Amino acid sequence: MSGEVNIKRLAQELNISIATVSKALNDSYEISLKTKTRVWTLAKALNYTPNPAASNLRSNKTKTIAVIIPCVANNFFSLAIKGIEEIARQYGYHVLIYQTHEDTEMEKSFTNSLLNGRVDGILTSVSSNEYNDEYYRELVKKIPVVLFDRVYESLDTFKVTTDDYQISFEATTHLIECGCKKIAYLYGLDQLPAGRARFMGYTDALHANGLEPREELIVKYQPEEEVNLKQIKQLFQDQQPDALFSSIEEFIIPAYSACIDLKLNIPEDVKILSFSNMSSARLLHPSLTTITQPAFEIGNEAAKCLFKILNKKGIDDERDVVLKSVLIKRASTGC
Amino acid sequence: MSGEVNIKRLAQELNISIATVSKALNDSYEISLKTKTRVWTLAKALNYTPNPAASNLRSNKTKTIAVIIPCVANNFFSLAIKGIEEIARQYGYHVLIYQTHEDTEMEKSFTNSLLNGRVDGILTSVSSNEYNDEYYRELVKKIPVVLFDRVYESLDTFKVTTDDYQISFEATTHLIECGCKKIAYLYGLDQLPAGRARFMGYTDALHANGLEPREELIVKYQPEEEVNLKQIKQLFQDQQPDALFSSIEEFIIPAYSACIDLKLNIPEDVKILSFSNMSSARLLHPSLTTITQPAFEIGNEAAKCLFKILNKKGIDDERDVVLKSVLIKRASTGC
DNA sequence: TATATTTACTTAAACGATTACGTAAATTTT
DNA sequence: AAAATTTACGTAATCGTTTAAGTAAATATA
Repeated sequence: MSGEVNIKRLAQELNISIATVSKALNDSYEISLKTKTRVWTLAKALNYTPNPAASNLRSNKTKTIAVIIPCVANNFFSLAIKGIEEIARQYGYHVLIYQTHEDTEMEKSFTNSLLNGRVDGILTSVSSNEYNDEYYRELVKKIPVVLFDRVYESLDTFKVTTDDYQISFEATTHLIECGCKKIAYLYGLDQLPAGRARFMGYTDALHANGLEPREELIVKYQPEEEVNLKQIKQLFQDQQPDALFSSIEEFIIPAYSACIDLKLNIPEDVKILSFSNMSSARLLHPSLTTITQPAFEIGNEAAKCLFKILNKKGIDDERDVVLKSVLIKRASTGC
Repeated sequence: MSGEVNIKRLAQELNISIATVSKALNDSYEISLKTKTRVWTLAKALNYTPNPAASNLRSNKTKTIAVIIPCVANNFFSLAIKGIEEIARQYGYHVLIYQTHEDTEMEKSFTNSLLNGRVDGILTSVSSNEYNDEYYRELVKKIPVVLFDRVYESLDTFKVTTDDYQISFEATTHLIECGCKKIAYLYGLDQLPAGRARFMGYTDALHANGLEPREELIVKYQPEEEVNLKQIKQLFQDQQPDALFSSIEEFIIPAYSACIDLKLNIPEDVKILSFSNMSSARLLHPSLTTITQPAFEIGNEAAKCLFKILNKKGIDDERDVVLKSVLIKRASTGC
């Protein structure tokens, strides 16, 4: 085989023009079936695939989307990516991955670098360490964007979320029904609507049951791992809560570790419940009651929404997609 | 701002030629510092970024690599991706993700679709359900490829693996030292060198200690989840092994579940040990002894190797990079 | 002072596809 | 049978870069 195979080569071998080859490959009505067949056959024989750079340049379509997330090494996000990738594959799209490590500057830098036509659209779950919706308000004007799970409200685009408030309310109620009166809250994503909704579900459920939320029972997530363990231990020593409601998976290991270190029995001394997509939750000791978000389906839905925009189909559909999480009751809440 | 900002626009506004702008942006020696500064300043002011399709087309460089793996929703692979992404970011590269779902046909289809200049190189961990090294032998001739963890041997390219044989030998020896005489093997990746090496480490350690490997003590992994649980239960009923050596993480949940269902105590009745990158291993009941591969570092190293090829630096370095796994002894092996 | 070299640009041809526009032949319409 | 239309192609411009080749002016060399 001499040289790369491109439409010029196909045209030469078939003794027809480049334009005809291009149109034949794109199944244009201008080309006769006979010619199309000749082109298709040779293209297959020579294993021709169009040069993406050339088509992108000319057509302004990349068949590529970007996924911008805090971190892939996370049960929720890796499942979401799986869901996204599945849909992208169905539409013949390629998927670029960017990790922000919860840094909004990174976020901006990535999205800015994608505005020059590298991708047709962006799927993102925003970073938690700074409120940043101004930036997104401008971004959605420049490129199709779908936000999932960690979203900013009142943005003019599709958003896929879960029923954070309701499920938190339900979970808190479950703890109360199990007899808990002093439920500590392990607070994550406090800069984001998702985190706030979870917290509101918790406080409203307390109120609805005649309990008062208390500042001293709240532990905020710190990025340094050891700190969370220390905080939780301190919480136990100072307040002796009878339950921990963890709003993010990252608190599970420090929470269990604290109980082990302080020789607290779960669920007798303290009940534990957490948002989580950890597959081993039921094998923990004791098995962990979880709020499990449909991470894969969230990815699926978010990708579908993006393709609605890209294919200009269903743009008038409801743009706030809300999926249901499930409360899976296990031994750690013991009732 | 009228219209998109490209080098033509910059050239017009500065009253210089397109070529000068291009060269200035690329910091060419042909351009005076004065002109460069003018160009850089305006480029920054107008938020110019080069059109990737155009540069790709002309320069045949995409600044993009592909990662082809069985599945992202997996502790090992998501950590590896994290490691890869980190290095790619340092080099200013973009990362495309493709999931094969262990299907070699998918693998071929993805790699074939990447041979037309969409990416500069490929990082991959091959699928387990079919032996397929012929294909890779041809592939590595066409595009820079680095294989990690699940590799084929004797391929003419960089490979990043772990000390599967040695660590399996060590782990098996640990079980024997804990008094086990009837160690069952939960066999994964049996089509691949990594899986075979793990198995060999196991059998050789048995032999070294005067024990015979037995066919009846081997359970092969099945993609359908329930089947593995059934198989392991059957194994317990038929053979009463005193230990399970699991060569892949996917066996952990069925193994623990089987013990729960059959009311077997770990580690008294049976000791369990598994390859795993599960962060909650130490919170299982009882905490799980693991062989933990340095997944993040594998991703790191693999990416570095790819950039050695792409930047033509260090191509003469050792092309078989072998990293060390660690055996973390916990309660499930109880000694 | 004449010649050679260096500096700092410009012109124009690529890269490989898509597509507006032109056109000869075949077919249909009047 | 002449005119109009349709079919099936070809020509050439274009997308936004990069880069080989050309060039005038400035500087260095002989």
